[in-house]
Amino acid sequence: MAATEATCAAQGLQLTATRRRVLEILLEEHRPLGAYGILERLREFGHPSQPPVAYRALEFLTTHGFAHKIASLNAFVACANPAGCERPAFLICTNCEKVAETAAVASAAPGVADAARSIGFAIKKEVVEAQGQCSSCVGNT
Amino acid sequence: MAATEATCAAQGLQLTATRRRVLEILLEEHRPLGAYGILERLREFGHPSQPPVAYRALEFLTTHGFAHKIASLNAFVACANPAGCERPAFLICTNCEKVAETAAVASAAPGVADAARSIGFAIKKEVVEAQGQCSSCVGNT
DNA sequence: TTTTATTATGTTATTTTATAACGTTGCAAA
DNA sequence: TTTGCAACGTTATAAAATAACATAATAAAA
Repeated sequence: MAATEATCAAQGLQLTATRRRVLEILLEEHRPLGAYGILERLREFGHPSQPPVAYRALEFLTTHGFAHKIASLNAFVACANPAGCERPAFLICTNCEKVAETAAVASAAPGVADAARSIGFAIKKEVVEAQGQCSSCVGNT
Repeated sequence: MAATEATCAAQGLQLTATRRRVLEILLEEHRPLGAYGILERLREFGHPSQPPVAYRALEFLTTHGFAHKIASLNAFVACANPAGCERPAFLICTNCEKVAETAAVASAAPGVADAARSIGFAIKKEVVEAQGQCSSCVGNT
C-alpha cells in the first residue's frame, strides 16, 4: 500500500477513495476476487457499488500495475510487488484458490520469446498462469 | 482434422456431428472465435444453436486437446498440432487478431517451473499467452 | 435380444462477467 | 472565471457461461 502511494505521488496518479478502497479489499483477501465480489465488499462499506465503479477502479489499478487480472479466473489480485513489477506470472491453487505471484526475474517464458522472434512477432505483454496445487494442498486432492 | 479423427478412433472418443462441425468452424477461421460466434456459424448450417451446444462441443474439443481456449480473449482456436500437443502457448496479434500456436518444445515457462518448485507448488496446467503484433502488423500501429 | 447404464443431445432459464452511454461533479490550468 | 479534463454516479444492456431437466442414442451386460 505504501509502495502504491509512493508511486502514485511520484507519477501524479490519483489514488482516489474508491481506487484505494478496492486495492485495500484486494490486499485483505489473499485470493483472487471477482469484480462482483469486490462490489459486495464496497457495498458493505457504503460505497457506491454499480459494476462500472469496480471495473473503473480495477482498470486504474491494473493499468498501473498495482493489481493484476487473472485471465483464467476472470478475477483480480493485488500486486505482490508494486514497487517494481514487470512480467508477473501466477501460480494458482485450484484447491484453496490462493495465488502466488512470482518475482518477475527476466522473462517467465523464454521458449515463447524464442518462438516469437523466429516468426517476427513483437511481444507487448505476457499472460503466464500456472494452475495446480500449492504446498498446503498437494495430496489433499 | 484427419489427426483428430485418428485420435478419436484410437481412443474410442465420439467425434459426433456437432463436435466435428465446431472443429471445422474453428479450422476454417484463422483466428479465435467466441462461443457465440461459433453458435452463429452453427445456426447458418441449421444446427441447434443454444449456448450449451457450443460449450459442450468446446469442452469436448478442449479436454482432448483438439482445440484450445484463449483465456485472455474468452475465445477458442483449433489446435495447430492435434497429433501431439502438450503445453501449448499462444502469440496473439492484437491488431489482426490472428493467433499462432507455438510448437510445444519442453516447458514454455521454465522460470515459472523454478518458482513453483521452490515453494512446493505442483503445476498441472500452464496458460501462456503473449499479446503483441505479428510480423504483418508490426509498424501498422 | 431385451435390459441396463452411460453418454450425448435439446431446450429453458438464469447466472456471471463486462461495457456502453450519458449526465454530473470537482479540480486545475489558462 | 471559465474552460478543459479526469473522475464519478447511474441506468441500461451486452457478452460469456452454466444450472437444471427432459429426451434420445449408444454401448455393454444379462
